[in-house]
Amino acid sequence: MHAYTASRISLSSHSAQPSLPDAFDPAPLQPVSFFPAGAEIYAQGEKAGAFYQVEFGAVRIYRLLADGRRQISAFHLAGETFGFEADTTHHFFAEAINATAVRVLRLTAGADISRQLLPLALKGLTRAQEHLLVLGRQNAIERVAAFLVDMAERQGGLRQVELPMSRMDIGDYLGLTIETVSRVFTRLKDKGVIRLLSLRSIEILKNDALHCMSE
Amino acid sequence: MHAYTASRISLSSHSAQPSLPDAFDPAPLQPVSFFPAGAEIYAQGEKAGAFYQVEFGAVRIYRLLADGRRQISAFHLAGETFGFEADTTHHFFAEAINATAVRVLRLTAGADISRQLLPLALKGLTRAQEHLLVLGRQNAIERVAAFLVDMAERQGGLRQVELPMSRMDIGDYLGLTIETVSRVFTRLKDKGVIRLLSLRSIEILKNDALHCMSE
DNA sequence: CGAATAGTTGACCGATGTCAATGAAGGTGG
DNA sequence: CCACCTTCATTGACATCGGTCAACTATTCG
Repeated sequence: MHAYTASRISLSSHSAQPSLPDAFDPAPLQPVSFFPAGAEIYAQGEKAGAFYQVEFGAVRIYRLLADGRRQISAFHLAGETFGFEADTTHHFFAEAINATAVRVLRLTAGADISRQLLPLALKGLTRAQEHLLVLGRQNAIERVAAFLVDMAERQGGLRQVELPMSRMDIGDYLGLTIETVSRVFTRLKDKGVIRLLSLRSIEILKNDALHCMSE
Repeated sequence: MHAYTASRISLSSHSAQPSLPDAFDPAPLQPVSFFPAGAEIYAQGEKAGAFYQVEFGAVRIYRLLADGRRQISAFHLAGETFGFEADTTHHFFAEAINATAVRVLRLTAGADISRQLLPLALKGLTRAQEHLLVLGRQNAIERVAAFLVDMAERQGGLRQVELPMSRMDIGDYLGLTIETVSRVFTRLKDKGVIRLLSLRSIEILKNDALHCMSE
């Protein structure tokens, strides 16, 4: 149980959009906003009216309990899209993990918006439901292994995987504490499954073993 | 860790759809299939090509780990819709909990399908993400309380709540064992928060307390 | 009425959380 | 460029919540 002070740095590089034409343009001519590490992209309760595509950097989507407990429901890396909501209100917080640029895609009442958004929403739904299995039924090692496998896949399946987020972020994503995350990393390291190149960069030495552990 | 044998009863009341017109009709003129308790509606890996609306009864959506651990990602009650997927394959199992009827709505390439499906997908996404918070960061009492609050709301906010599913289903939905679910029910009963009318029917005596416990 | 299934309760154990100390890394200013 | 300080990560000792195993009870269905 740890508390957070939502650092609303919220760099006003929002400046980039001075009331745009209200049409959705598939070409990348939409405004790009920059956010420094820790900056809030949107907050729970805010009016939603756009969705976002990560240009570079990484984003965490999360929710807080009254006492400060945090659950990160998703990380979004370069190229991924987030921010669409069931109604006109954001139900989650979105923060830049590192220096991040997001392309802001304004929603219009346009008919074909849904055709573009639906596959993204369904993808997100499947991901969230798969994450439920991890949180509901897997132990600490399985969770971390599943996380690493996922991160590796999303980075092209290379041996070396970059982890843009802190141990605390990983813990809050996996429903674990930082200490447990750290201990599992150490165990995986001792077993020769991974190697820590730096705090935020690992190398997968035994891919099969890792997949096996993630069930 | 408990194992399951997927009872593929799969009543062939599928019979109700003898190759229909390939257009989506919002009026309830679609075929209805009946499933007895425990029958499979679809399985993980099956070809997906329809979505389903519960006419009566209740449905569980779940996934299994290799060793039989099960995570129920959602329950669907009368009036609710389920079964849409990100691609053409089902990623989850769907089973009737009780005797259940579902209206089968065939997907077409139609343009406005997405406009109808998008809000449902987004609703499901929000629900799944909220459930992630429960599984990742709440303890047993909070989970059960949140579950009861949710069930109550979905049944019109009445004092009396019907639980169509077994304790094991509840456990597999909340990431708990049946024993823990049972113990929490007993604690809530002893505190005077709820009253057990029967095994599958509870009365909420202290609504505020229950909401408070669910955080 | 009896058997099978589902739920409850208790005793005990273990995985993970908590608290605390130590160690490593990165940023800032001298 | 280095030293310091702050933040982040690791490690250990211990506590605790929830899981496991087992016995008992209640309910349902034939």
